[in-house]
Amino acid sequence: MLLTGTYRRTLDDKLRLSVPKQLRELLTDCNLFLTPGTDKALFVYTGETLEGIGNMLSNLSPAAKETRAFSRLFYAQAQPADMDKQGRLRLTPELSKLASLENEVVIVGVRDRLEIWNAAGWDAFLLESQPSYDELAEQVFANATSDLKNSGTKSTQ
Amino acid sequence: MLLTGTYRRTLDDKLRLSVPKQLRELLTDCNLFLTPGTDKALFVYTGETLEGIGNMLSNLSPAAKETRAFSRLFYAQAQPADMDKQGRLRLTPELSKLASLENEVVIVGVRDRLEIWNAAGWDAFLLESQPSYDELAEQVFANATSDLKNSGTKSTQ
DNA sequence: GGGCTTGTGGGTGATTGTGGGGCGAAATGG
DNA sequence: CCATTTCGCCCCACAATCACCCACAAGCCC
Repeated sequence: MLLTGTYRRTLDDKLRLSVPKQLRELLTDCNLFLTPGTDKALFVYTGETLEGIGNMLSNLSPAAKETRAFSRLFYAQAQPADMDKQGRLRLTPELSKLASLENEVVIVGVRDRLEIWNAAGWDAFLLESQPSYDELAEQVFANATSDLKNSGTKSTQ
Repeated sequence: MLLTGTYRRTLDDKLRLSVPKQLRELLTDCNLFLTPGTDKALFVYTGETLEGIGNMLSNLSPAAKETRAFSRLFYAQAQPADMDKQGRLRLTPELSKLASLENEVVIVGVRDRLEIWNAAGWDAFLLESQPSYDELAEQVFANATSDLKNSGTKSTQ
């Protein structure tokens, strides 16, 4: 399952968000979870991926106070999110507030998760980050060569 | 079984607390235990998880005075908590007092347990902890990509 | 351009949370 | 051992929320 693409959507006043057909088909039979993410976006993970993160969290100095607080925050704010029969997710007021989601929203596929952005926020991010794309790409692909040697099958994309 | 989410509830004057449907369904056929938790919250564990904690406790320098004292406190204050036919837990006055539970209450899913918070206390925790969420998240999610590759099959929790 | 597919919005019935009353069981005191 | 009281569980009723359904609009492909 590889999630990609950018989709502009509207969030109606019932806080429903329709997932694009292309993504919807990739996510059938996955139980999904909405979580706060980074950069004021919301993330949508599959249960499977979320468990991976959970395992990683519990390996990560589990005694530390901050880790406990973070675990609590992370799980507490992760809402199970099933799609309705028309393929729409329902957001909670808390989460939509966290990400400043109003009417215009962007759904982005990022490998194993979806990200939900305030449309203006996404545009700003693009404007800000696009110029540095080339140098970022150079760094990433420079490292990639060594990685690719190790992990035989890798589909570029 | 992955417990997540935040649910605001009211605790009626009979000290009954209705477990949200979504969580209730995950907890059918688990015998539950109410225990005092950390940060002035109550925890709800399944019997299974509680046994795990018991095992951990007994592996943990069982002779140490603090361990014994803690075990005693922990087990003494843990009580079986069955849901009634409408899916409500009944709290004891002692436990509700421990967690300063009045009318407004928050139920939080944290991986393998539920936490029951005084609503105001939870809001305070959020306000206090939310700011550190972003930096922790960055660390976690930065590591996540590489770790997730390796942890393909991850067992059991 | 026409028909089909997909996104958007709103109304409504069903489900779930909330509170209270009553009955039966257990506990306590005589 | 019996009577009285207390406590817990079940049931019912109301209120609020949610999810399904339908209808329309907008692309897209043929």
